[in-house]
Amino acid sequence: MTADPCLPECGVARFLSLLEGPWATLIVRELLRGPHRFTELRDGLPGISPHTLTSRLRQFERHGIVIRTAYPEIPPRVEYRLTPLGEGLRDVLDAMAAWAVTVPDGESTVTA
Amino acid sequence: MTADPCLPECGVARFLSLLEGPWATLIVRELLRGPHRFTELRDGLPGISPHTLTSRLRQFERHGIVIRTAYPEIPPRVEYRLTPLGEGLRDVLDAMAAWAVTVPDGESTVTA
DNA sequence: CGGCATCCTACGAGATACTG
DNA sequence: CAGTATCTCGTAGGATGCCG
Repeated sequence: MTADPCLPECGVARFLSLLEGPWATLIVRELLRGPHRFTELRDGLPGISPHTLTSRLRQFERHGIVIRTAYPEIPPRVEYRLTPLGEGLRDVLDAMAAWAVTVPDGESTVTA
Repeated sequence: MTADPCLPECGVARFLSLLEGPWATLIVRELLRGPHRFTELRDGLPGISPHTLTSRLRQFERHGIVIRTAYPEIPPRVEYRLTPLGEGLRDVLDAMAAWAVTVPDGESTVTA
């Protein structure tokens, strides 16, 4: 990729530049179910490392897709919530899921 | 990622496992405009290397998203065309583009 | 609990060169 | 024209450990 500093003109490319890695979209999927705490997100995403989760979450914050709210309590509690912009991703995720059901099973990895 | 051998249950995850890298989706975008030859695809995707293009195209073939047709002519001509399954991705790409227009400009990279 | 710092790996991708 | 082969690189992501 050319690593364009500004957002690309093409809408698809713009989407891609904001939801880079494979985990990014999955995190949004979890957040679409409502606000989540850090550990709740980690539980809902088997295999993700806290490093990756933090990294994606911070990027989403910068892009205005999620809002991070820290409650100064003991024990500390932090809540991640989608912004209206982030909520708009629901249509995209729905489209992905709708398409996925049309994919025949077992044709990935060796068809053998 | 856990690198599950089978397609994930979650539709979103299934989509993600088939359209891995950032170029993958962009290639589909080009193909949605109709059948393309190798060089046409390369021209429409500034910055992509033949290696990457071939790699993604081959994967799409394996997953039944595109059909590769080689015409035994001189000079050789190869055409890549979306299968009905691949055509179904149009809704997803449309959703991405529709969402992207709601993203405010200039908030990516340093807000400064 | 909710991170952050550091180190390391895996893989998509770029560059270059060569072939049917 | 349409690739293939090799090598290197960038970056998402994993592992581990520590801190407020």
